Amino acid sequence: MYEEILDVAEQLFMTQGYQATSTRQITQILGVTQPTIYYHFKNKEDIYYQVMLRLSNDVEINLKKIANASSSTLEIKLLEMVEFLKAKHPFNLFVMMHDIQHTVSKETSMKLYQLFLKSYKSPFIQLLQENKNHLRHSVDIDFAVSQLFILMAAYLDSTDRSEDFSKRIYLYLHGIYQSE
Amino acid sequence: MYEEILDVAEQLFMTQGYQATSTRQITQILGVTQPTIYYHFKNKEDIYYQVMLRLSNDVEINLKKIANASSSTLEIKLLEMVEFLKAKHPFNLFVMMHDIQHTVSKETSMKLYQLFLKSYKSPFIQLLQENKNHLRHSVDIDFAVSQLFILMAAYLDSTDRSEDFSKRIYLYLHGIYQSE
DNA sequence: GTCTATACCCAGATAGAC
DNA sequence: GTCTATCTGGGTATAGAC
Repeated sequence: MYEEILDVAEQLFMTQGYQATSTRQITQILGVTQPTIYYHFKNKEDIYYQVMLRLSNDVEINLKKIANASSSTLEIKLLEMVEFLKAKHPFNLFVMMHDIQHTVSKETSMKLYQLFLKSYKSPFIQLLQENKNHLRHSVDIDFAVSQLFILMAAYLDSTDRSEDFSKRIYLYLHGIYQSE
Repeated sequence: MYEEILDVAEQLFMTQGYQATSTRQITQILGVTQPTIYYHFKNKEDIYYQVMLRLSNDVEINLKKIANASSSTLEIKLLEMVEFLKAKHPFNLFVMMHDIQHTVSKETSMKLYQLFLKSYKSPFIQLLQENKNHLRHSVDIDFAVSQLFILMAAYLDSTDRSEDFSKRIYLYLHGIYQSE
């Protein structure tokens, strides 16, 4: 049951966010009663943390695999990495971060942020570092990656499923100004 | 009391978002009981809509004033417009939009979106249109403005007050790629 | 206009039977 | 391990006294 709860919880957290997912909803899908949760987990926050722990491992491995693939341009790799995240997190990342910062305890919040840095952000930083020669000299890579995450967070929002992120990446890479 | 409720509600909605603000909290600050709300407003959604109506008027006027000021570069105007919005909406815009799309009725949601287009987005579109000669020819202005709003939404988040948005604007204008 | 009282619903969590 | 029953507390909203 422990694993089943994590499976269902992951699915719900990743589509609805933390706050919008109730323990009753999780157990209802599994056909058990709500207090069952509390035999296996300390509380709702505990479930969330265990879900994120499982997920981030998977995310880190796959992002690095894409980033290290040869025979592909920076632009295409970025696109593939974003599409992978969209499959794993088909909802608004900002809502998730807001949820996290305002509803879970400070300790959990900090541990989740460390997970994020290691599994989500660092593969992108590594990728840009390896393509430094294609970038403007003045570009701060860490800052540039944070900007990419901002754009992604909006893309991952389930509300505009149809949108093609390649246009956003292109604008991100080239800006709007006349280069000259 | 009608106006007092709107004043307090605006303050709370703009800092906490719609869902996180309760009718109890609004009336508590005013020193009246919670049902008082329902003499003046149909429901919570009604308050929100009236707040947005007042706000958007003010926003539209001020954004256009900045955009039409002479003797200033595009970059500086953008920065000033964003700073103005930050003063009015000192919280995460994405959370607001998510709240709106998932908690208010479809009709209110649509009316609020029309308000957003007219008062928030169109001043930026107008500004870019007037500076078309400085932009790459292939840039889709409407798309570019939506990208700017995504970046802004993150900036407006109260969590990173310290961040300087001028660096984000610069990256937005010039991209990360070597122009070469 | 504002109050008290209350209805209803939905959370997360605990006690104790089985 | 899972159940029933229940506690606590939050929310929006309504009825009816004053």
